[in-house]
Amino acid sequence: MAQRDSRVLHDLGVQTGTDSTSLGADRRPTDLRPTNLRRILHVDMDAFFVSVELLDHPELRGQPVVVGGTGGRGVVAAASYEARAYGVHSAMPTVTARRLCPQAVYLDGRHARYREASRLVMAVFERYTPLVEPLSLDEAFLDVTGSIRAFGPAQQIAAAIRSEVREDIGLTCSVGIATNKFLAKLGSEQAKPTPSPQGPIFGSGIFEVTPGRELEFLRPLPVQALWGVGRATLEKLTRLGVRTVGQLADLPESAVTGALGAAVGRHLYRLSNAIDDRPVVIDQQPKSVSHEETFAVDQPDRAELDRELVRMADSVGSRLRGASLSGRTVTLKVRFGTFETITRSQTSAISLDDGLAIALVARELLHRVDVSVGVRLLGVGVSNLEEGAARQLTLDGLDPSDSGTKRVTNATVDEIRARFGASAIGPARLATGSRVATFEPGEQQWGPPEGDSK
DNA sequence: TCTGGGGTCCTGCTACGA
DNA sequence: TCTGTCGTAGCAGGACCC
Repeated sequence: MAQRDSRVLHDLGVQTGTDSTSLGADRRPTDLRPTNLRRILHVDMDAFFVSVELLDHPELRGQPVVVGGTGGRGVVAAASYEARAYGVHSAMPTVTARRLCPQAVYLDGRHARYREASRLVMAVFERYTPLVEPLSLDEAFLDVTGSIRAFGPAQQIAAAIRSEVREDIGLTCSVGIATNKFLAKLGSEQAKPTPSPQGPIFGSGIFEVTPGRELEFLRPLPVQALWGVGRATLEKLTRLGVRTVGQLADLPESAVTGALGAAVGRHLYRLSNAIDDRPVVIDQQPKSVSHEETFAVDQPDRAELDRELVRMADSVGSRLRGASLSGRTVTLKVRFGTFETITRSQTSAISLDDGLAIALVARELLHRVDVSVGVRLLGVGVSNLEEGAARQLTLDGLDPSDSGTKRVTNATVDEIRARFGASAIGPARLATGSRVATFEPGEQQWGPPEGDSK
């Protein structure tokens, strides 16, 4: 319903992205409307992981295809529009997906391949503006305000990007256009193809939230359309009698912050009034780096958990060094068989980027946890990041005078991995037979693999 | 339904120093 | 020396996103 209403609004007249001022007739007395005239695009790839797989496996076109964890504890990362017609969607447990759509082809994800495709797509975006903010592998915000003089109105830029992505890479995408990021993102959702058993039914692929008509577009939408309204927040809002964005916008801000807390309440109140002045930010530095894995079978054995911890810490250290980062806070994450999840963290005076040093801290944290009930998931993360390599290593078990040697060793390990793959070398304590029991980046992304009894 | 992995941000609590 | 207050940092958990 909301979608149909907004499409009608869209048909009322698309205004091209010029610098005209058009905030007119329905400006509210409180004047909470955005007054800037930025032209922001949100570009969202259609069923990205599946579409990349279809590039490499054209024989699967037209079939329901699901990418994700294929094991008993895996989840769906992406589903083709043919599979979506059966109710399959991302984040759904794979066992549920198999029940809904047993005839689908189920594929393990290949994260490295998707990263490569993503790099090509982002390169297309950068032909039109340097202001590209990737949100994930398959979507990005583009600020094209300054590109209009060179490339024409925002709609024209959106159409050109869609066309180039399709012709150069073979993928399709949907584009939302608006005066801010939040509305552009809602716009791209409106532009998405419709699932059907015969495949995606494509529309124009571009949807503009017309400047000056943001509130008309926004107010009828269900409140969960707002960025930041998930299950818990939706429950609180439902208790307040709020079902639509308009109903939320009509509440006093104090009532919203009272119910949801200061930060979340203010954020949602502003969004419900179409206010979002966040800029498009390029080159965002990560704030944490982590690695976590769910075991195919709950693991109660502390020695085995220690080994897994070393492997994961090694991965985190390697990624930190690859990004020229190091961090002071090590966080251990443990999910028990009961699904209860705890975290334990420790902040040290020095920054770490070495897998073994990270593992030592994580292991100390793990030894304070009772694992006898069985561990379903184990994770290691490093936060409090700073640029540059760790200055020194002074943890128990490591000789601080030897930090220079350690750095050289890490550099050598990183170089070998860059040339021969992540599994070519790893901590000696993980060696099993002729191959080190580690993993390629991106493997095991959506749950333990089929038949893994680890 | 039976729940992955990698993130960010917020909140509440506690400890600690000024 | 004790008590109260304030700001800050650390920690743990939760919610949310893709």
